[in-house]
Amino acid sequence: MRTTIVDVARDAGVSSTTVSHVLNGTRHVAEPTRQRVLAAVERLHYEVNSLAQSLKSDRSQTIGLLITDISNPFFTALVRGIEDVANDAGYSVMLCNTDENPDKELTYLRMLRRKSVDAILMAPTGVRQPVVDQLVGLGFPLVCFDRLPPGAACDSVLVDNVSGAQGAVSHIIRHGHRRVAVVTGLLGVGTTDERLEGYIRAMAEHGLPVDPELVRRGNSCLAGGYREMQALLDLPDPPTAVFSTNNLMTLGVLGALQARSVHVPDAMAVVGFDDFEWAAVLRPRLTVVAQPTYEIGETAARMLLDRIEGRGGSEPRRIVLPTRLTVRESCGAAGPDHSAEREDVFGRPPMHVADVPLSAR
Amino acid sequence: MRTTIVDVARDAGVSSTTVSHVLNGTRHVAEPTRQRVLAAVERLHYEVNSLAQSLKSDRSQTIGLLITDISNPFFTALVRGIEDVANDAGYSVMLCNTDENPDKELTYLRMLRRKSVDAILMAPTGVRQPVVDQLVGLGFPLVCFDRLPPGAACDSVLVDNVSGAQGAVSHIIRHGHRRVAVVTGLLGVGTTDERLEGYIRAMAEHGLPVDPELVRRGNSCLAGGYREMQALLDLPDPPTAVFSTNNLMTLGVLGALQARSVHVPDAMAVVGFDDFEWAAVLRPRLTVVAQPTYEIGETAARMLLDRIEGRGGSEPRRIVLPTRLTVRESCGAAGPDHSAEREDVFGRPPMHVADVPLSAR
DNA sequence: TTGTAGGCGTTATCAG
DNA sequence: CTGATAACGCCTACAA
Repeated sequence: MRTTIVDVARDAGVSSTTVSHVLNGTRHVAEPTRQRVLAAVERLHYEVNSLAQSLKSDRSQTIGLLITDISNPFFTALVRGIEDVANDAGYSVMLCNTDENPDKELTYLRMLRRKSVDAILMAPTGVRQPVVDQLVGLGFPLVCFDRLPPGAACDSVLVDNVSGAQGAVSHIIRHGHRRVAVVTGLLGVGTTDERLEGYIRAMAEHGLPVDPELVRRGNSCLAGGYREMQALLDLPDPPTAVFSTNNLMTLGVLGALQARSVHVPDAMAVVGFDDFEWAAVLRPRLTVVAQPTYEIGETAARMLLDRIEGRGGSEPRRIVLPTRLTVRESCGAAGPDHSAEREDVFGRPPMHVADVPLSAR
Repeated sequence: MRTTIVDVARDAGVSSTTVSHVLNGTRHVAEPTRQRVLAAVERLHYEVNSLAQSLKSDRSQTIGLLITDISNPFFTALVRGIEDVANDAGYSVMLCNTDENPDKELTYLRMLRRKSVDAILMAPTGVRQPVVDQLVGLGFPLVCFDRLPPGAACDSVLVDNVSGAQGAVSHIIRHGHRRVAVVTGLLGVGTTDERLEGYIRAMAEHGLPVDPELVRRGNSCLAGGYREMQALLDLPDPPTAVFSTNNLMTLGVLGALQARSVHVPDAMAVVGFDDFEWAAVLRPRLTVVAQPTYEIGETAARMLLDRIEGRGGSEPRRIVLPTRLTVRESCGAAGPDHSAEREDVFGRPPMHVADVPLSAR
């Protein structure tokens, strides 16, 4: 059925060894022979079989990539960064969407092992996967981004969620708000806890109490943000400002406010976590804690390539990238709109990289 | 390094044949032997090597998927439909993002062939790829969605772009607009031409002239929509309504209108192509030609599975799914908001499926 | 009920 | 300068 190197060899009147060497430039071949081989390759539309190559060489030139939500622009931006770096280095990427589902995650991890990917890049769900521990223990190249997996001491690229969230909430408070609500993401996910921690610290920093009624679980999805904002509005003493800890929930929050005709920012100030390209067309324009999404992907992919090539030492490495508060009118602040002055969200900022050994979480 | 079936066999004190049969349930094995094998598998964390399996069986249980823009929610929704169907049938999906770049497209097509994917699902760029013609000619399972590739007579799942666009523009005209602009996508892409054709037909249908100044090329991206809307506003005699032929451009259009403080829909009516989850939080709410994104993915994946299993005959198959005009306030119309009454964009509509043989484009 | 051996398509080693 | 051959890990006739 499929044309193999033997077919090409026969067609060119040489051995398969010679064809292989011509194709890989791995030893000198007389020019006329070379030409005959290339002609045969052309004529037969020959394409090497990576499966056989990989079986022989034990390297598939493929990276497995696990994300938790392909509809989230945060992840798609990040995927671009990863793909760009990986492709440049000659690797293909196998993208898998876990949908925050640990079962799917496990299934995919197994599948990737079976397919002999050379390395894995993942945004883990909140559930501990023994496979991950095991892979890390074996020294298999594996880098986590966005979140740390519970328990595994692995390489990672993260952002400083605590101080990002703390800065955002402080900003809200400095604008005179005292009843500040927070809509958090999925339970058990590191980013959720850290952003909530930032909220708590900011409240404490300004001597404000944390009212449990103002702390809502939005499950990281649009519907969750919508639902929890509704609930907040139904409180006897509703908040005057809300901090939403991921972009989909922020959209839900805005939707609920609009459905109830609550004016932003006059009747409710809103600050979200995660910026995205389309934030510019929302009215009022959203104040957000922006993450360097593309750079997270780039950085994680580079770290992974280092590991594949055996660089980076035996200690787990961690890189923490900074977030950036992008103030727009949705928080009542409405200073000058800096974002309009830049080509992209991050311009060319000096990247602050903290490189510290990983301790248990 | 890696544990193989032979390691397991040795550990269990049997032959590799027996291990293989136990794992695949392909012949009866005495219970005690079976248990010893399974114990060994467990102990050694054995996982079969798909590469070797595929090399032997000539089937990789993997589908290659090419999309043109991973940041476009239209495609990500579609990917979910594809993945759900493919995974259920035991296939993994290898997702590749061509970024509308024919070179990348070709590179990925080659890569997928080398990796021996069993089938390919693609949204082609506007450039003819001889590889595609060749694959189709060989009977290789390949289904295109969203667009047809120039020249290749292949299976496809599409929507009725012409009548969708025509309906949208007619809707605009019926609301009294006579100067209606259109912002179109990338040149050479089928969807662009068809949606433009729908615009032209609607104008003709109502006896309106097509002013070339009102026909703008927005290149299918946010920035393009922004730029062209600006240009339209700068005309001596600007339009009173605009039809944007893809979702990212629509966002750009809205951004430009807001930047210039042009009120929608009073000063400018807007209708877009493609609905998306977040349209609900935009103010004013967007009137759009909605596509059944998830179903497109499902349908395409099913068609592909049919092909893999040799079903479907030798004729190219084409399925055309209907679009649906979702009227919201951005077109001045503001009838009752139907979308709020439904769980999802498409509820459970009777799917209209036209199944006609493909003729040359 | 279990085992032996050959071959899938490549490449590396060794030989000429 | 070129070729024969073994081996990667698995499956499956065929054999016992």
